[in-house]
Amino acid sequence: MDNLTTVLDAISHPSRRAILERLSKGPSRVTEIAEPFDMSLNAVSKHLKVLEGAGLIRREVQGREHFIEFRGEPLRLVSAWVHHYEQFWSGHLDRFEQHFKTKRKKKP
Amino acid sequence: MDNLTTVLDAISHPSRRAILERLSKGPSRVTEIAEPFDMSLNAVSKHLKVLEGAGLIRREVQGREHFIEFRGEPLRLVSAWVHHYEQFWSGHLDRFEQHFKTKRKKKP
DNA sequence: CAAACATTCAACCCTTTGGTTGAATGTCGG
DNA sequence: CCGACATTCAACCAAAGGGTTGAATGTTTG
Repeated sequence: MDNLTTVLDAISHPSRRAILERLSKGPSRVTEIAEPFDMSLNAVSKHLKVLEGAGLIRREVQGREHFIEFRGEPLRLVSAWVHHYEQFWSGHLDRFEQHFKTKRKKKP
Repeated sequence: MDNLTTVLDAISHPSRRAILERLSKGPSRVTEIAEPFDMSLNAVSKHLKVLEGAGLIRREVQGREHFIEFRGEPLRLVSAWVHHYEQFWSGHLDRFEQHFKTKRKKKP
């Protein structure tokens, strides 16, 4: 699985996005992260592993506690991918009108 | 499933991103879209349905042919979501340094 | 009309995912 | 040392995902 796919996959789950949102406000321990969620600590632990696999969090183990911190860098990939299509929604243009506007090939 | 989730889900699959890339160069019929892929036409048809569900393509039926065209607008949601975290990778900052830089609360 | 074509529908299959519970591991505090 | 705590590991399960094949539907064309 390429990096972009891994990252998109990670952020496509609402709970994981919620976790990231939480972590963007500062690092936190696993139990703290899990607290507001209506699911088991284990489930959260799994989500964290997915996020970690995508490089979106970093883990610092300190004794029995794991401190989790947000890392935004992988989102660059998503940003770049989306940016590539930006022309298709910027302004009032959409669809392939843009195509014909920018890459006009032949006059019909 | 909220819109953002639906869109992220749709673009998280490489084949679907490849389809979008193809369509960004101009509209196309289903069979044409499927041609370069190493999978059945049916599989592609399913992918198209997912993309359609996310609003990323629009379908115009003309007799027995379906003309598919790209629609970028839903990517706005992704762009907005990512943009919200942009501070975390822009410049040399990352992690929660940013947090402390922008939201400093108390001096320790 | 009949045959070829474009596409979807339906059923099936295997793998992945997101969740659970229960046990294991390791660490801290009295 | 022992019990509470923080976290993961392992096994399990139901549902969803991505693919297949075969049939159905509707359209074009000779």
